[in-house]
Amino acid sequence: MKYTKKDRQQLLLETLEKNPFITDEKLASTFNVSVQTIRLDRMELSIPELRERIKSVAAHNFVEEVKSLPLNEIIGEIIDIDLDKQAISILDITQDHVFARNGIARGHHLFAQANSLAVAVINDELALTRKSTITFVKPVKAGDRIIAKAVVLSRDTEKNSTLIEVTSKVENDTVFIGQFSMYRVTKS
Amino acid sequence: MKYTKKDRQQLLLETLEKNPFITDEKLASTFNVSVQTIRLDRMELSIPELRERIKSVAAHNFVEEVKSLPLNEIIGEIIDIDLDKQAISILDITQDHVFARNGIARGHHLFAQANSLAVAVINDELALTRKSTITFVKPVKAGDRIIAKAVVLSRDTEKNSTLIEVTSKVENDTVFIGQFSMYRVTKS
DNA sequence: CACCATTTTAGCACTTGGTACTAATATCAG
DNA sequence: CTGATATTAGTACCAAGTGCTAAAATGGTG
Repeated sequence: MKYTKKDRQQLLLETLEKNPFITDEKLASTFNVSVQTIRLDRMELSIPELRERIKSVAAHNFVEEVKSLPLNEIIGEIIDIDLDKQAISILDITQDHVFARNGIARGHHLFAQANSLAVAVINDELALTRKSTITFVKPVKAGDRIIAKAVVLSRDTEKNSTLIEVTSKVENDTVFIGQFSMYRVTKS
Repeated sequence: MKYTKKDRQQLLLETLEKNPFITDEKLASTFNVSVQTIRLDRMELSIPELRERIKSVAAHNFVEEVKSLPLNEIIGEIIDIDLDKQAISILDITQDHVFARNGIARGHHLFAQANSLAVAVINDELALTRKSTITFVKPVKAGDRIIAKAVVLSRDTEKNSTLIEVTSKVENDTVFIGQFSMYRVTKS
């Protein structure tokens, strides 16, 4: 049974969305039309040819890969830092950060931003988290911009330990509070 | 100036490693040799042609993308779960998880695994982390396999609160302990 | 039913970025 | 100088297209 032009084109879009690695020939046989029809459809929908589709997937993710390495080091973007005193970072919450079920950001992203910031504010070669106490004050949703502020509370030189408090806010509402006890190997 | 065969092939590998999107023709002109030489080189080094290279990047990243959505939901692989009682998950630490400087895993990955597990063990629609206390007992390195075990300690039905302790080990050495106070909307 | 528009199919020349293969040159080392 | 290694050239062919022309099928409307 053949679809109408409209239905077929809709299906074509969905099919290629799911799997861009299909030749016109295979598409033609799955929709029971000629290759030329598929090509007309692609033109009307301005869908590029197989090779271009593959290339764009590859290029897109190649960029992502490059981008994810620096991101791996610090979660969130640091906008202000005064070493050993305080630091501020921003993290924009997207659909990727939230639970599908309820749209609320997963806790570990807030933790990651705060922990990254706690590490960054320490002016040292080596900084590791020793202990932390975390409170998730209020749920964060996709679209929210979290501003995290880390403040160095105290420093115990003998124990190589630094106490940092990170407070994260969304539009002046506190959403997260964390105390981090950081270990450091001080050279200074 | 022309390179020796060996040098050229080495450079070829590095060049394509950095950017797989180059045709033989461009390679030939950048190395000042003929296209045929490039093709011989590719054969000797068993480097596939441009389109295959692109395809493999695309395929790889397409899979990653698909994989990262479920992964986004749970960090680590759950290998055993007894709802509202206990659960176990595994996370293999790779180079991507560690600080470049010292090779030690960033704390938020351990937190993410533990927190994911705490969420998963709760047999409910909605589970959010309210508070947590975290201790990083011992540094974890690339290549380590973290086995996290979550145990439900207590449950306060009136407060919609559940207390969970997660202990993560690498080869029987405890590396991480976390207490999570979880919020839940119980229907049962 | 006839007619016209839309849709679908067919066919051919041409393009890119190759493979596979053969054959002719360079280049260099002993 | 000679033989081996390296490089270049050239041809036929392939996949997955584009671009174009033209024919056939289908559909709705008066």
